[in-house]
Amino acid sequence: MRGYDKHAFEPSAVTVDLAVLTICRGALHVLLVERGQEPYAGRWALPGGFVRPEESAEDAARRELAEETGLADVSGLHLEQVRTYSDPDRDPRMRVVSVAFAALLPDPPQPHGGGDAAQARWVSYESAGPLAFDHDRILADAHDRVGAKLEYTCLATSFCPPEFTLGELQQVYETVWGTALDRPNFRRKVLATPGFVAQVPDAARLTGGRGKPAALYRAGGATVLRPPLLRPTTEGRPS
Amino acid sequence: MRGYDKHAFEPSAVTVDLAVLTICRGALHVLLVERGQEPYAGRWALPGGFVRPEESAEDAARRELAEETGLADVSGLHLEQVRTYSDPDRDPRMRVVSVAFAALLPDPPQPHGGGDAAQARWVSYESAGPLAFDHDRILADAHDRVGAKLEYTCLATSFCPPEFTLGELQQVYETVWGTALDRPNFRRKVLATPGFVAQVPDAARLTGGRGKPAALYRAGGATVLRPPLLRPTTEGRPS
DNA sequence: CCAGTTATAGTCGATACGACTATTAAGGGT
DNA sequence: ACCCTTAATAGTCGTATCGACTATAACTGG
Repeated sequence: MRGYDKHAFEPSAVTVDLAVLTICRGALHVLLVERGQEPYAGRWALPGGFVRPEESAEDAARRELAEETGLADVSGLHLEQVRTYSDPDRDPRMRVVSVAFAALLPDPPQPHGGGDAAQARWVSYESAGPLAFDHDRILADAHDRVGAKLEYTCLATSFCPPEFTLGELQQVYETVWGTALDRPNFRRKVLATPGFVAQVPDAARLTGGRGKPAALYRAGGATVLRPPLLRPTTEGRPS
Repeated sequence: MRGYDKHAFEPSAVTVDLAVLTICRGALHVLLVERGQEPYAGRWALPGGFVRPEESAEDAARRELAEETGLADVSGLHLEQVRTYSDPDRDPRMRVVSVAFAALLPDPPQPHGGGDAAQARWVSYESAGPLAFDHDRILADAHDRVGAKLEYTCLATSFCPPEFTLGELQQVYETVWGTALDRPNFRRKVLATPGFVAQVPDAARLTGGRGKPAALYRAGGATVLRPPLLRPTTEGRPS
């Protein structure tokens, strides 16, 4: 911050990259765009774009999110700043510093074309093959971060529509973590945490599934999960 | 990432800001530098500087850390990327995007002058008054991040010298969290976590304190703390 | 009406954790 | 030397939580 007058500096391009995550038929999906130009022409990449002079990185991320998903209102969606990638060689053309965000969507909108000409598609997380630039790493970091925050925050409700069943909430955990959870224990833990969820007064979803109708819940006011909801011990250490 | 040819972009200055934290006589301290020029002349600020064309933000942070602390070898120190601050108005002079890092030091070196002319000083975290720019927020975010990572990682050993007692380790937790911990329980938890610490074969520190000499430990190989070591429930939700 | 399916209720043992008490091994002062 | 203080270490006990599991309820589709 010091030394503006003493040291020359090389201005950089600043971009945002988005890992837009959603749960589609029981599998974690990420929104990708196909690159039309070199470098990495034909390869898939995370959506993103330049930060404009009058906006913050968060502003830019929300704008890009709206453009890419075609959603009219993205103001309620959760945007999580993951980290910033600044390797000098991460873009072969020029110096590009990129602030990465993870966005969580309740239900996947149309695989929208987006503001630009390139096509956009939902791809399952596992089959999100080698991406352009360092986007494999960014996507992995975003996934790690979201998985970790599920443990000790109420973030999971961001993947759910305004009203949801505990089964849907559990599926968020199972899908992101890639592990099965015991249903009664999950239920007990969620309900025992004050402010995690609040039951919708009346209504229970009836027609949809073919089992006993489940009660509907809304997100409660709490943001942190204390004590946390730890994923089953798989001996591996995350990140 | 798309549209290099279509959209103009305004290049930004990219800097790093460092929250260099250490524990000094039982209190958390942060390294600050006094600004000599406008804006915020005479105010204290976090050390930092521009990211050079050939280095990443991590490289720049480590270089600045060495310059400001005067330490010869900063390669073993823990550097934690906190987040990136990109509000267009955060620097009145120009557009500056700053990547913030937290650095953890075992023992505070001399309040070194640093590479630049401005003076540097260790200031206790509480009395780190209103800082320049958005550095109050950056410092608070760094503190939050470190406090949170103490809960579920073995990060605390980064505040300790290569060999330390469990009392010193406990003081790290107490100082960063600002809460007292029960000593036997802390000890039990740390020793029960495989790989958190490893006892030094012989030697017990004798001369120093005026109690029973404590056994010496080194950092173990583990990086995560499962299950986590939660801070006492104070009913308030962090961050 | 029966089989399959899903939600919900409840039990039981192992473990982790908070709050304590007790013992051990030093140093300082008189 | 002796006792008091200080700090490290050992151990106890009750409670809360968690994983694993069984049981029941409510619906759908043949």
